[in-house]
Amino acid sequence: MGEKSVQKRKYILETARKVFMEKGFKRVTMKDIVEACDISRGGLYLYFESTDQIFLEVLKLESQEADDVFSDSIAEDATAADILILFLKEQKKELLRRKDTLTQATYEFYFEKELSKKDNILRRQFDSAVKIIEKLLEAGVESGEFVCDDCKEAARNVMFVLEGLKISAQTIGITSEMVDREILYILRILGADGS
Amino acid sequence: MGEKSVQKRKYILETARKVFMEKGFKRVTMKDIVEACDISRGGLYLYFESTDQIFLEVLKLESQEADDVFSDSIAEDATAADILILFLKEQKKELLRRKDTLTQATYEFYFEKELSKKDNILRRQFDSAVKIIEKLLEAGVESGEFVCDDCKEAARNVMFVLEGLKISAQTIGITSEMVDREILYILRILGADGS
Amino acid sequence: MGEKSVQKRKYILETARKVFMEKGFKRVTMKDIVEACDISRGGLYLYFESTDQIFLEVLKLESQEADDVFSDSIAEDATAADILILFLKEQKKELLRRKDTLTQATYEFYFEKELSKKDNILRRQFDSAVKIIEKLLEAGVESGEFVCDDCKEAARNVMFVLEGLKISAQTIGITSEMVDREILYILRILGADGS
Amino acid sequence: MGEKSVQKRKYILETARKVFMEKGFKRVTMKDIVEACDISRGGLYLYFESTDQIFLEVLKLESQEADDVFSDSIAEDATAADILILFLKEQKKELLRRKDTLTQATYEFYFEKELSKKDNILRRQFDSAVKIIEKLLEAGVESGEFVCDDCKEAARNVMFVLEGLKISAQTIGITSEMVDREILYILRILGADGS
DNA sequence: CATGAATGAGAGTTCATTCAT
DNA sequence: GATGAATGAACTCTCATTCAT
Repeated sequence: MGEKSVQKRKYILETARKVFMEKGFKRVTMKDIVEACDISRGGLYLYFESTDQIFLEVLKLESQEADDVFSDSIAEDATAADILILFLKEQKKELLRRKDTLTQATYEFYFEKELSKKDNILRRQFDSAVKIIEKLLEAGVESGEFVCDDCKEAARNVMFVLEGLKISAQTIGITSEMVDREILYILRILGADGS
Repeated sequence: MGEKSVQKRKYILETARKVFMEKGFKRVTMKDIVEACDISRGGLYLYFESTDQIFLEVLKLESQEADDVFSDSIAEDATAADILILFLKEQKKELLRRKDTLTQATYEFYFEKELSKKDNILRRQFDSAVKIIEKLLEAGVESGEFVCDDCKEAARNVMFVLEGLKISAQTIGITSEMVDREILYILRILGADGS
Repeated sequence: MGEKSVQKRKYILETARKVFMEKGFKRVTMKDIVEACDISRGGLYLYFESTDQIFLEVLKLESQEADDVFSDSIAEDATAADILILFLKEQKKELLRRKDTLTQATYEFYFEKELSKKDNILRRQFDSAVKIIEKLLEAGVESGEFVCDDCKEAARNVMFVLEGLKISAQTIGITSEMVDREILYILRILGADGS
Repeated sequence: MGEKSVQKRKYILETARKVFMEKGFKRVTMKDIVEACDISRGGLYLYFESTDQIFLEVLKLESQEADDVFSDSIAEDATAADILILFLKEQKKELLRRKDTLTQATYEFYFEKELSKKDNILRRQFDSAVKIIEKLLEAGVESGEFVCDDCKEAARNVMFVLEGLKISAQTIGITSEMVDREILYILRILGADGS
């Protein structure tokens, strides 16, 4: 595949991403993507063979960029609590964006895949997030910012709360205040007051 | 609609329920339900006009029964902690059933509805669950079983953790041990040890 | 068929007549009639076996009543010109009612029947109208009100103009003034000034 | 849409035209047209989205061709009376073809459209025909071939008679002689003898 | 007589996917 | 590589008609 094809591939993925954000996963058809990209029906098939494949690649790009963004925005002299709070604030922002997010599409996508295929991305993201939070908590414990018996367990709990908020944002609706309350609750448990 | 059709209505809903459990919401067509029920195409339309309507009614039945089951299984002399633990165990059982559950279908269903229409069932269930847990915690605080500053907040947190577990069970997969760990974590925070 | 059945038959025909006036012929289904009559599906089939049959019977009733109405409204001392003008005015009224008329339904009905079956009603009505107008013209000639070489031919022409107006009212739309102009034109040709 | 599809579009319209001539408008389904054209179900939808649209386009083609045919067949040295008679003969030919005509379909089509949308084609055709006849009559008056007080009114009357004949041909049936009689009557009124 | 549940044929419509150009 | 016309399967929905009660 030449230079040109790589570019077109990327263009398609970026356009498809917007479509998935708008309509979720299931409702998106090859036709939708073809139309959004303004390319020919057959043309799309030269690059991808199904919405499944396209979505997976979109997700891959997404997770790469997510890592970058996160590490970029950490100040040099940030404390563990600072970083955790920053992370939670980021999550909150994403939660509340609701429709401008791949969240829904991602859930829909993994709903219909067998678990065997699931550990690919979503699970890896979850696990790596747990690990990062765990390190953060341990660092915080050392510096006296946090208190926790079992930091791994606490980290997992944080992630489940976030997952709970995320899905709730898509299904029952959630306000900024509700997220704030949860964040404060988490921080209080960890012995930090979130100020 | 006479006696007979009430029965058939119920039969259709029960059969459709199984279909939704198997395939989620989006992938289910009227044709699927027709075939599962072994009735005629037009016959189904005599009772329901869309998968939306059918699903909503399935959900209604479901939530009624859920209430019944829960209140049935509470022992006369149960303490607050007993009841909470029972509740969490129930949730765990449901979580781990994964595919034999309406969870996925419910999420899919509410994904495509506007939030305005969402407070109907899912939100109501969430809120009422929060209230019940809150009462439980307050009772537990009084009896010395639990400790919590703000029981309402703690109750909400419990629900979000459960939601997080529920969605994770559908997407990244979850083991019995993972659920147990979360339950223990919750109980520890509440000052109970879950033994 | 007992007393009761005759009454119900009539009720169905009267109700169906309204339906045909509203929707024409082709768009009317047995279901429409069943619903308009508020009777059971099977019930309708006890009396009629198709919309065709129902419409034909509606038409029969209609043509009987039409005759009655016309002869009723003729004054004792009316001249030929008076009667012709009265007739044309009646036709005008009906033309302009447009949707509240069986005209459209009748056309639609006869469109799909073979000509062999057509001389039943519509043709008979046309012919008898021609004859009546012919007699009228002949009487008018005798009394010096009208002038015509061939009264039969003139009568036919009047009827075709009326048919032309009738169909135009249904298709391209027609105003009261347009009808008036045609009526005046006809009367002028017949040597009457329509005053 | 390239060169090729223009051809196919035309092919579909021509085939559909035959179908409409045979079955009228209402009874024609997309399936009928698909089968007549021997193309795939989806294929038709590539070009047209409804029988309504197809019919309207058939009608457009038809009216274009009608204009051509008429102007083609006028001799260089034809008098006003010659042309009018030619026009009436053309109309007669079409009248008597009855089933091989779009007349019925056209009526059916406009029956179910609102008047607002009707002035599109049918009304325009009517009006322009009136104008042409009017010019013809005025030319004929000047050359001494015709006599008429109000040529516009006379032209309108001619058109309504023709409409009357047209609809009668479809509903009660009409013979060649009947049309001839009406043509002669019209010409006599206009002071020409139609020889 | 009357009911209305049930059937199944058939119309409309949309898309994934292929393939000649 | 790229196009977009074409196909056909799959779905939704509506009714005429029947038939057990």
